Amino acid sequence: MLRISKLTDYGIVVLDQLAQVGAVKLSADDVAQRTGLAMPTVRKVMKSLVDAGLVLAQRGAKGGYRLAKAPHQVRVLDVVEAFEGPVSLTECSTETHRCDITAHCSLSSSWGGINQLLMKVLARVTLDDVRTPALQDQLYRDLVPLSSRIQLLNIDDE
Amino acid sequence: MLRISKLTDYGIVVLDQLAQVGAVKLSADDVAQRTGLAMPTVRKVMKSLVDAGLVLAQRGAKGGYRLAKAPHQVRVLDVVEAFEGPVSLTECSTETHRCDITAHCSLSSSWGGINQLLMKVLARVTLDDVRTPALQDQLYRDLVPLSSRIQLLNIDDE
DNA sequence: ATTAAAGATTACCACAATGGTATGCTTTAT
DNA sequence: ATAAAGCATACCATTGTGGTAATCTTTAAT
Ligand code: SF4
Ligand code: SF4
Repeated sequence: MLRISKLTDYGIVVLDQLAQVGAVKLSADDVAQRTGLAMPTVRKVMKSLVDAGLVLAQRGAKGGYRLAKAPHQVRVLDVVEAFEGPVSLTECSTETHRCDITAHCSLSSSWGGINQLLMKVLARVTLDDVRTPALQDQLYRDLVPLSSRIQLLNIDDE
Repeated sequence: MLRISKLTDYGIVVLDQLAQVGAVKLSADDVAQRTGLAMPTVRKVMKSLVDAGLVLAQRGAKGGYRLAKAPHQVRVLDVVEAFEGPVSLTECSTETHRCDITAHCSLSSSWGGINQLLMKVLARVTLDDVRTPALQDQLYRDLVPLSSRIQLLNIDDE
């Protein structure tokens, strides 16, 4: 399938909701209502988002959550990494470049490149892009300036 | 993690080996030797590759496997789909656009676009690109002509 | 025709990751 | 003081993955 985890998906959904209300804070309960997710699940999602620095939490009565950055600054890559850790397509494309058959395999270095490529693409897509379908069509043709804009994003590779 | 399955990875490794020997046929046993994989695992891998039309099998004595296409014609996307089925980042980005909370979520259409984007990237990368690290560096800068070349690839979206 | 080398098919099982749930603790506005 | 909220931990069922085994079918060589 090559699928992102459900929690990652939920993470984006929640961020979308937070983006909708702008500066207004949403309680975990609000989020649950708006998304149709169960409370315990919402808690789990919020924790990951807070840990990753994508949303800010205010505790106590009248507390709640709000976005930590503007929607166009939230990269899909960040969300994925928040829930699933560093992107690594293969076992060897992580820090420790090893797997069971590394000895017989000469491709480990190659995957590194493809891994980077994928990360650059995911870094290019922001919460804004996900939220407004209008930007979707753009994205295809927008692949042309991708290479130049990507330099500016300065991916932190691990 | 966002990881391809081990079997997919093994699939690429096997294809790499087949590419190395060119027109010569390799038996399942040969493949096992060269890759360090166990025979039963090799069988499973070969079956998927044959079913997907990526390698040709000749049965009986003196039989074996060989590539069905030239290395530069084998797209990584094909291999991934051979082992994991259609790429669908989220539950809703498949044919039946539904998930548990689809009712409360307005992002299903958006993911479709990102899904396409990812598929286009994976379709751009061929077995040749994976095999020769020299082409790796190219790939980054090569993102510029990507948009034009991608039109030619004519992705079959399901 | 026989034989043996090879691939094809089917079924099974152990393990790990996912994701969903429950319980109790801590902070803070009122 | 109190209640509203977020925080932390632990648990468990389900699923997908990946590894293994045993058996059947095809075909070149003799
Ligand atoms: S070393 Fe080869 S087989 Fe092992 S994870 Fe990397 S690419 Fe896959
Ligand atoms: S409908 Fe929304 S929540 Fe459901 S899979 Fe699609 S994006 Fe995710």
